[in-house]
Amino acid sequence: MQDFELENFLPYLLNLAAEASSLEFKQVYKDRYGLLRNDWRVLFHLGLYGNLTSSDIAARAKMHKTKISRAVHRLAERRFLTRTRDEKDRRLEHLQLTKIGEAAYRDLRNIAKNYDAGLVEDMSPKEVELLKTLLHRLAER
Amino acid sequence: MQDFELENFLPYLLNLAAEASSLEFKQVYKDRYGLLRNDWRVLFHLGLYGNLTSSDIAARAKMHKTKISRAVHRLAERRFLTRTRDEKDRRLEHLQLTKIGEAAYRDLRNIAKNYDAGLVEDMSPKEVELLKTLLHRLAER
DNA sequence: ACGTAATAGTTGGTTTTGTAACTAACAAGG
DNA sequence: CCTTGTTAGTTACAAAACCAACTATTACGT
Repeated sequence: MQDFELENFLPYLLNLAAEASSLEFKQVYKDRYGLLRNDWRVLFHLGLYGNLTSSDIAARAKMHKTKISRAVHRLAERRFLTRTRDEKDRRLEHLQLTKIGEAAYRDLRNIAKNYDAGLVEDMSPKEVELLKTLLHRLAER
Repeated sequence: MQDFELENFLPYLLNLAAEASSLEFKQVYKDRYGLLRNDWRVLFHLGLYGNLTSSDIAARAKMHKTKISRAVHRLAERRFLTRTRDEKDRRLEHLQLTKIGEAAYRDLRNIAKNYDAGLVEDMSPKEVELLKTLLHRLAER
């Protein structure tokens, strides 16, 4: 019964891999733009999908609304996005990237693409595909 | 140049998978034993490898020493481990699980094993092996 | 030996996160 | 309309993580 290997315990291994593979990218968005993890996630959602509300982002990104509230606050402070109330339903707030936010997003997106390519450069296309499929399945629970 | 998919950005996807796959296990060690993530990691290292010092754990687990210091403190408070000074080098402290700690470890280890099996139950052995190999490679950077 | 550097582990102060309670606005049934 | 319930988003307080400085002890070069 002593045949348990911590390094092969999936939640543990996934955490190690996630942390290690996020490190370098984190340095970029943190050092270059002063962003936190939740900030760049919100930034990317707006960059990718355009005008959204906080709830839209919460649904898409599966992030808790308080995280989004704070990320939006920080991004607005830095003039990365604008907030405009919906006229019909005044609870809603439409978020949109400013020029500055757009520029940051595009810069980070390009870096992310290259970074991602580097992470899988020693894997075959088949391996990468399977890896992502399995990770998606695990993320879906 | 707009061909970037957030859901396939590896650091992001890995984080989602890691978080999702850790959730249920977290409930167990948290609710049943009042442990934090770092606590169970230290507990498992001691359970698996026996008598270790904080530095040993730091090296093996790649955890920062302050995290370990606090995890050890919490585990000692709950009487899950004992600390004994090394006679030769009085900076060192040898950590060892108590009966209580051992019991908690064995219980959690069994749960972890079953939980892990559940995570990969719809994958083929080949897939699981490749997944873990690739994750190890990513974690090694 | 003796001064300097290195190592083991802890502590303090600041950020971040997590959780729950809160405000404001709309919806729906009577 | 009015009460009750929902939804959008914020705020407050406690728990946890982060980073840097700290104490105590040992190692090392001269």
